Amino acid sequence: MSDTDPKATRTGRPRSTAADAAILEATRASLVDLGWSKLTMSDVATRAGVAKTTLYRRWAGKNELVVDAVAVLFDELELPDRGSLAADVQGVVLQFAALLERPEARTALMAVVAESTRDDSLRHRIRSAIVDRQKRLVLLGRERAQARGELRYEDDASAAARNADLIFDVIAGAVVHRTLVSAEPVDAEWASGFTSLLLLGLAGAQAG
Amino acid sequence: MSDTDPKATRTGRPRSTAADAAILEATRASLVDLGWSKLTMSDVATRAGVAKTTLYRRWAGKNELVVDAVAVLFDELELPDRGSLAADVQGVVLQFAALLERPEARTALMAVVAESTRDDSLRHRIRSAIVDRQKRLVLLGRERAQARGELRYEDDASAAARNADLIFDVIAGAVVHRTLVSAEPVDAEWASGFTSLLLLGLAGAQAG
DNA sequence: GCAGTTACGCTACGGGTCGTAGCGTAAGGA
DNA sequence: TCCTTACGCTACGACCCGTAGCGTAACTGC
Repeated sequence: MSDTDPKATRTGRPRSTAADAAILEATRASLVDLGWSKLTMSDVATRAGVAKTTLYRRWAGKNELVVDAVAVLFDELELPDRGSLAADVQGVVLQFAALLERPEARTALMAVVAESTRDDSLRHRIRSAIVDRQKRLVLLGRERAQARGELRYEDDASAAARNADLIFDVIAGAVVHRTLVSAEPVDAEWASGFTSLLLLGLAGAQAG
Repeated sequence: MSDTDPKATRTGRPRSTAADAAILEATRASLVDLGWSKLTMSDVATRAGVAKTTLYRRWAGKNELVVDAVAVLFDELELPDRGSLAADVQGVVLQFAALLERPEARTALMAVVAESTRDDSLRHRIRSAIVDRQKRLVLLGRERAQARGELRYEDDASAAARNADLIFDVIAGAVVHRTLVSAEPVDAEWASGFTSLLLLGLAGAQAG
């Protein structure tokens, strides 16, 4: 979560875990109220009841702080087994969409991605803190579909990985683009249309 | 381009169109060198050889300026007829991807979209300046496919519009996500895999 | 207990950007 | 020539950044 992880027991006063929680909570609150561009470190410190220097002792700057603050939202993602691949895909889509309805996520996600185009370490942080958490759901859905016999197990491991990457980019990309660029709601109707398009494509790929 | 358009002839000294061009050019150069977050109005003004006040006379702020500066890149988008829907889709994908290779576009696009989540007027500006220019290609590709008989003409106009919106979000979203979030290249191989997935989905929708 | 070590709150600071006001000058139109 | 608008320039208060320095708080090992 923070930059340094206190492996084993260290000497000296330990870092306040309560401060960690308060800071991340304050960051989300500030994102809701002010949005990414007007969020300042001073404001977060004030909201958290913490000195500004304490923030800089744990995070290099606004980018890293916001990534960690938003990352916990992606821990809530779950994918109950709905019995079919179609229902599971629709579930994933609606989960992503629900997350993007939250103003903290809306304003922060694209902003940190934009920053990451010029900052490799930030990009890796986003990947492990956010993207991988999303991707879990896609991989889980595939496993279930294979167990059900809806998708076949692939022989070539690297080809399977490429395929999963493709499907993940299609699902996540479409939902994000619909929500943030087109600024149209991802409701049940859209999710249904998207799901059938994707599944027909996958079915065709299985056949061909 | 600027905020006010001089409809009809106005009295007084006209705005320098050379300054317009110099400012937008300087903005793109600054995006390349500094990136979105470190780009400042003062820097752009200096690069353009223009007073800072001149920028504020034409654009409300950094957001609007960058949108206009990047928008012209999307005018270069073209879609030569490659003879089949599959080839045309692949063409669109590679066009989008090539645009996102440019550092000005990479750093600016996601940033202004992030800003637009809290600024409706900015969102509309992005739509008309950027998104609609992309969407043209998708609509053009559909028309050609219909003329070739690869896709059937749809009766319900609103359903057709929803469908085009869906396909646009899928294509643009997938390419953007692949490029900026997954940070993997959109090469011919990926484009080919994506295209076949999409087309199989469309083919299935035509049949079902 | 006592020293050693690390975290915290607080204050203060130089450096930078923002967006605007005010002024004199330049470039067109009636 | 008068009127109107645009331009360059300077200066300004407000704000945020990221860091340094200090005294104090909390926890560990002896």
